[in-house]
Amino acid sequence: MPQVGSGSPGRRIPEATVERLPVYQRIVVELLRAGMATVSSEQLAGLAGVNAAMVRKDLSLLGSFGTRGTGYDAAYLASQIDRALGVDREWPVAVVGAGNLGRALVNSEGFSSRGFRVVALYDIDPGVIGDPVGPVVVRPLDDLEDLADLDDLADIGDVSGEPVPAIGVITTPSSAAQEVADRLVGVGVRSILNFAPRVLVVPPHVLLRYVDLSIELQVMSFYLSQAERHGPGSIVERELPVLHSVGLTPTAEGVGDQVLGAP
Amino acid sequence: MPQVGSGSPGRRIPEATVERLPVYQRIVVELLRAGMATVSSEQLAGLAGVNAAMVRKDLSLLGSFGTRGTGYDAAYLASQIDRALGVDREWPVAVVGAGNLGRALVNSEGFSSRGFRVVALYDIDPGVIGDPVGPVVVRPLDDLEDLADLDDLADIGDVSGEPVPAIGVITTPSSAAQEVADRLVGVGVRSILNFAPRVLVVPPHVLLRYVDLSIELQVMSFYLSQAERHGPGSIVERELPVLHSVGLTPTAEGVGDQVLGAP
DNA sequence: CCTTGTGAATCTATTCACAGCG
DNA sequence: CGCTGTGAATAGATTCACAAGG
Repeated sequence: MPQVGSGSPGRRIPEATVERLPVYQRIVVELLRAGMATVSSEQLAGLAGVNAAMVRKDLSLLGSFGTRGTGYDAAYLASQIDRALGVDREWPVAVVGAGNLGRALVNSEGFSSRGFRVVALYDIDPGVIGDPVGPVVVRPLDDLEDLADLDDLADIGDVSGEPVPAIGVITTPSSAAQEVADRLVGVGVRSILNFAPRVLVVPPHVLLRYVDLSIELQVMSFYLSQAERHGPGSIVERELPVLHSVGLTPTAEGVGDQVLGAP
Repeated sequence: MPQVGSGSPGRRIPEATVERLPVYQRIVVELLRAGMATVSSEQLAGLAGVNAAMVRKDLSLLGSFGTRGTGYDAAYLASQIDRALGVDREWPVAVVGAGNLGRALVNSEGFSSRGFRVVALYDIDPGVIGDPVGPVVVRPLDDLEDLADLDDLADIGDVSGEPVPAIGVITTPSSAAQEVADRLVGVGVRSILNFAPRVLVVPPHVLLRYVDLSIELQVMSFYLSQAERHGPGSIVERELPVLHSVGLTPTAEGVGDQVLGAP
């Protein structure tokens, strides 16, 4: 049973907290931009849509750096959250699939501002190879195996002696997703974020997470239907959920077998 | 305290279950395509990365339509999940922002195949107005107020007497997000899905959900750092989380005040 | 014999409430 | 005083384990 807290205090950080940290971070940055030097748990809670006690509990897991009677120093808080999340450094990211979604991600402020540096973008379509997209140029998928030799990779302060980007992002059509995943694993990528609507199989040492952009919409659909069933006007008000998922992650065991296999 | 179950049985469906339903749905559809007529909770659980008992509990909330000794009829299961989610009909959706993300969503199979029909796509950039994107053409943002008069809207079997799309999706730069939200609310849109990295304020009767594509990556960063801290090789294996969030939803109260306001 | 459906047990997350510190 | 940090209390979600059905 591994799993220990993140930074100074040896506390274990629960998954639920990990998922709220980016939310707090974003709010703190907005508040900083608005000129505030300190934030109270009350403020953060209001903006994040959660209970103030939860904010305090979450933040206390990163260490005790609030000031009683005042709140948290916004700038310091932001840096501590980043440290806990491990985004106080640059993570090189390779994106496969230069369609609209891939391009959107490569260009997204969220990626670049949070320490995710896209070092390569691949596509199989000769028509887009060579296109400049944000900081990179679309490479032919066949070059994927050269991921380790990337120039750009050297620019990053050699992150942690990584020979290849730690993170691969798949934004291909679902038909190509498994092959791409296999090849990413083959070159040594340690974690994969899959946007293709397809269940993938990877070795157990590879961290695999899924994002399905339509799940949020489906959850919305549920609550809209709900509201209708209770008659117009009875919109579910603040009975509504606050944090929500968009993904699924299968365990390693026999996933492919089940999809493809006879008994 | 409203909130009742979704379909036949009067049971209340917990948020956690609602978020897993789209996951099951997707898997069932994949299995159907692979030619399977029935699914067991065990199979479903393996592919979704959750416990089989949880699958059964989740599905039992939609009614008891499994067959003991056999499993669930895949096609029927899919239809029941859709009904529970309220996607057994078409939801008209308006997307604002025809950048890469907006285009990706409009074209996404996930949207169209799950009953979300994009009836309008708006942008402010004259350079892209008129571009065909999937089933629609980019309209000038100034036409947003005409949302109610849309031809396409009439095509849909008048969903539920809705005068305007029930769902608005914001994929603009964050600087424009609040104004767009205000205008969507102004024309009567009842729920908004915001991809812009900005906290928004809407009246309490409007359902607002957020998606931040970088949150998943940040959660990954956390677990990668974790793994490193425990030394290479000690990758956190199946201690890893399975379902995860990408959003935040603030409560209505004084959100704007807090961001902008003096005490 | 296999798999569902579900009460009871467990585990996890959230909220309360207050002592303690700046 | 006001606000953090946190034990204790509560609520909620997950897993166990098994009775019952096809």
